[in-house]
Amino acid sequence: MNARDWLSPSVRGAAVEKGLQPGQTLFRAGGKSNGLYEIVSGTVRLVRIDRSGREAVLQTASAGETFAEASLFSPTYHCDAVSSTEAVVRLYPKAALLTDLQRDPAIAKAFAAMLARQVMTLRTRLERRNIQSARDRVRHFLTVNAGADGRTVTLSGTVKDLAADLGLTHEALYRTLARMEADGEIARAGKTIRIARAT
Amino acid sequence: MNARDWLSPSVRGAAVEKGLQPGQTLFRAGGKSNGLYEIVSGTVRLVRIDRSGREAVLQTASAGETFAEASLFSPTYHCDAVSSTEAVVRLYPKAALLTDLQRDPAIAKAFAAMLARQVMTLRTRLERRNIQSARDRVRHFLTVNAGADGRTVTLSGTVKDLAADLGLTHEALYRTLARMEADGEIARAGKTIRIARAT
DNA sequence: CGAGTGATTGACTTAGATCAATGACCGTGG
DNA sequence: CCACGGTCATTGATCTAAGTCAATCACTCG
Repeated sequence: MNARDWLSPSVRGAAVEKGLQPGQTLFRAGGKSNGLYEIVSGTVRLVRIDRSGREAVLQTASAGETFAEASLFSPTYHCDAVSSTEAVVRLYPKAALLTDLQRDPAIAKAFAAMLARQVMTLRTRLERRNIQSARDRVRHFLTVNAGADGRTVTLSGTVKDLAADLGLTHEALYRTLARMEADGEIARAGKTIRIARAT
Repeated sequence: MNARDWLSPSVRGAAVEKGLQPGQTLFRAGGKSNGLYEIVSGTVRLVRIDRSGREAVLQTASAGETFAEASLFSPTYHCDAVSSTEAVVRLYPKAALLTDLQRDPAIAKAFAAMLARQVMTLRTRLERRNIQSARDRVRHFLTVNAGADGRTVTLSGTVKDLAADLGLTHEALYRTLARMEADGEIARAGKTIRIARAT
């Protein structure tokens, strides 16, 4: 998932960083696409504006994430990118990236593998959103993300972050976790959750 | 999105079709991965089973969709595939596919482009699920999927299908559409929706 | 013609969103 | 070293939009 893992050194070398003010536009739909972006810090949203001026958010990207992958294969952007916060982004120039993909099948393969993995996780997350009950969503999250022992999950972020990921308010998640713990279904210790009893 | 569009003729020629009974297992986690599957008809679900036997659905794939893309880059499967209905799947053998990707950068590029596009649409769909209100979800869907004129959307499937896509019950969607039409926000004619007035 | 499915609307219930408040922690500047 | 502002964690009370159950009508297909 991390851009550093699959990019070739030459492309990494060609990267350009850019600072953004809140509300600043990084690129606009129709503009010539420059390459792939990675967020160093802050948040950027990709939006499509309808003729009435209302914006529909296509994605919200945060530190560590990449966006505009598809623009690599298209001459122009298909949406606007606007910084939501003060932010720093890193641009991996399109030409260098494409050259690499053409030249080295191993890099192309790594790139495709990264995308395939993303597709997989995204589909799983989407599937999870189809689950109505908060408790079942948590269960889904736990069984999908359980470690090797199949029983423990260690949260990478805060509980609030998890709530956002699950598509719940943090209050709803706190309550759900509390109830699951009270019922003996899980046990919590800091950032790790142990699945105690399977329902 | 359609497998036929980017696969090389040689791989397409090497494809093997297989029929499945409802409940039949196509592959299991840990098994050697054979390649990429495309669904010809029916529905297949990818599931992960926890040690208590409960299954968590990672994906549900229907006719026309592909699955197990990521397994191309992994020696084994990471989940089980079980047919939900009577189904027919087409297997594009891994070896042939990988050979092609290695040999022809254009194919590798097309493959990566397809995946990048999928990542994009998936992220957009996920973003839509973050919207609470049914009406706003519909609005998001409409503005994102509006045709060239930015005002009309033609549904590819039934309204029920759209409801599933939006993560709503069909009843909720019918009501929302009815109210939006009553308010003059949209106009409907069969499978096409015209955005009449922007809110 | 009857079975099956989509489209649509009504009535009722509920889980989760909202609004609100509190305590624990943490870094920071004086 | 400590007070202060900020964020996370947590719980209570309330409200409402969407889910659930149910019924009807239109259509299509064999």
